[in-house]
Amino acid sequence: MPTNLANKEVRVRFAPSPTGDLHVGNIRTALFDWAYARHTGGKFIFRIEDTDRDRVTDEYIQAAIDTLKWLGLTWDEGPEVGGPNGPYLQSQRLDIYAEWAAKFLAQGDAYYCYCSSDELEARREAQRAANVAPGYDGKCREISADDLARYQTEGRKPVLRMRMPDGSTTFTDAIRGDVTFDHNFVPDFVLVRGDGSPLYTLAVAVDDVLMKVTHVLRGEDLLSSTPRQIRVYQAMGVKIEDYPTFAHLPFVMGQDNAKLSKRNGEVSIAWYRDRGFLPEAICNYLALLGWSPGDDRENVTMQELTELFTVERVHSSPARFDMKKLEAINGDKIRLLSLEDLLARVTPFLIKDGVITGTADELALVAKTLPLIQERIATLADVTSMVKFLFVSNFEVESESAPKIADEQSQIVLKRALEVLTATSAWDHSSLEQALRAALIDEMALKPRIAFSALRIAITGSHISPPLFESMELLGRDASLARLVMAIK
RNA sequence: GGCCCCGUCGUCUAGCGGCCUAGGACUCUGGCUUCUCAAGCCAGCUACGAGGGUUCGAAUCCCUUCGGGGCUACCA
Repeated sequence: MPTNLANKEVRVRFAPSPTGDLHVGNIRTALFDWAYARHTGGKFIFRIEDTDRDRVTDEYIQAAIDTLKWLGLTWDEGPEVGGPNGPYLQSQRLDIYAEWAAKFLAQGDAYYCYCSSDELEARREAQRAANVAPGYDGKCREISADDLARYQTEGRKPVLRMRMPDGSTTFTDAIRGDVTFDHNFVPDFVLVRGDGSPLYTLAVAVDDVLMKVTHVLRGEDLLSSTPRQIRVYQAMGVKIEDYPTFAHLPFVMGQDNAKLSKRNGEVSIAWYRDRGFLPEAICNYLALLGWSPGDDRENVTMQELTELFTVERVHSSPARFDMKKLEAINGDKIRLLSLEDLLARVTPFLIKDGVITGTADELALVAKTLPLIQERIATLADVTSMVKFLFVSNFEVESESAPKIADEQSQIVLKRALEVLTATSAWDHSSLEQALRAALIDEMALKPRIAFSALRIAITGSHISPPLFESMELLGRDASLARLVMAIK
């Protein structure tokens, strides 16, 4: 890392191109950008790369903003908060790019290229056939007056191309070390489309310079575009010591070792939110993909993450996304939540699932069950199946469990339990347990596992539930007895 | 095809020449606990892609090879 950066404020940017919902790969990058900025006390800049307006939509842009907010990755400059280097949507900076493009053209760094897409494609095809690296052949670097006149009468709209000089580009990637690209394999690239709109290659470099970005942490798919970006810095007259430091993050791969896509598992962050994953769990898990604190700890808070995160500890090989581990971490985070916090987070899920409407009475009852289920759920959405039996008006035993209490043995247990409970006035869980153990275990010599299984199904409707006696207490005497009656044939 | 990146248990990782008969976590298997499911605790399975070097000594350095991935657009 260049020493001159030592005293400079670190400025990191996250610059997605929202052509869809942000996915876990994007977010992992955003997280590292954010963590590095916070670790160094620098600035986190959020920029929207929407130069490709055919693919980027306002809805996706808004979704990206909402996702970052939801995750708690707050930015210092960018959409909604503004900043001294705005605007932060590239579509609002078109005049800036046009200015630089004109400058590059005047300086001779860039030139107009009139080759049509078809011609380009045909020539690339020929190159491939001849086993030559396909790429622009430099045809329009020099155009004769005749050709130019012809193109113009044909009404061709030229693109602006950057001239790549002979030689090579070497830069030091903070994660991968020195990387060199021979310019023979970096053809002259397009800066401005035929319609006058800028391309990523132009906008990204101009903005990073103008926004005084010091560190570019991004996905490794952009590694081979770095020499082009550096070429633009040169044309802009940026001094080498002022180039940002590049750090290309390894990929996050799907479960089946293919690149992450909708095909192999859910990738959009919105999907995880709807499934009841905690933002801090997602961040914690994602932080572990390509980075580790160095010691054996894995459960880190956002605060700890910012304290511990360094680029030096990011490594270079791709990581596979593992839903099981995410779930495990999510469960850990849920168990760490205070009851108040857990209640607040769980309520929307219960309302959405139609378990409750949100009245004070309902919430009070949910609050009482939370301690029982906090360690039994891996996601917030799991609460529904755990507490549903307390709220349903037309109770019914789930179909797969119904046969399990229809047998003679179970019916005997249920009848006996009903007798005992009808005679029981105290309706707290320890009294209930005492009475039922005495009758079913001691007197009838049943195994607890057998005896209580039938009761559990009759009371909660499922063979999986919160602890039985606590469940009965919460359900209340009348409803509990009614369910036993209902279960007895 | 060319250029570039990457290669430790099934997965995420620790490891930056001796502390490694390779540690942790998730998963899985078995056990304990137990009213179910979880949680918790204990135990177990399983890895340095391969081949050459360098060195007293290599997972760690070098070379080759194999494998995976990215790029090769008027996408980003």
